[in-house]
Amino acid sequence: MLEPKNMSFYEQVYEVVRLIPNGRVCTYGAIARFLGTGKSSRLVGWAMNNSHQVLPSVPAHRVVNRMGMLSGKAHFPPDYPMQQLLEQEGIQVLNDQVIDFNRLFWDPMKELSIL
DNA sequence: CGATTGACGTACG
DNA sequence: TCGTACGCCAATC
Repeated sequence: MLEPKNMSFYEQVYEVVRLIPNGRVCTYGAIARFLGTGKSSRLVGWAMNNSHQVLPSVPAHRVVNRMGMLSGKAHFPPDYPMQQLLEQEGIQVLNDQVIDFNRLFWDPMKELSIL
């Protein structure tokens, strides 16, 4: 599990998503490109869909599309909507759109490539 | 087992 | 600048 060789694409997605700092957001494409396959951004969405049963909990609410829109908010539990989870972290959301998305954007390539 | 879809992104007209 | 087409991989029908 700790070996990337044994990790599936979406398992690696979970790891990256867990690394997203509190109050920050990331995109499907950025995660996909960080894992090497920039065109597999849809798989990131599929990974998030399955992340409901994955432990530890994956902060999927911090993952939005390239435009900063909460494209997957409909897939979140009604009790804790995606927007509410983001607002709890101090992220302002208006019309399913993250305010100052460019400033809050956490790029795994940029942040983790340095390591 | 083959066809379609999906929480996306890029390329092209 | 806006709208449409394609790719990517897994899951579902």
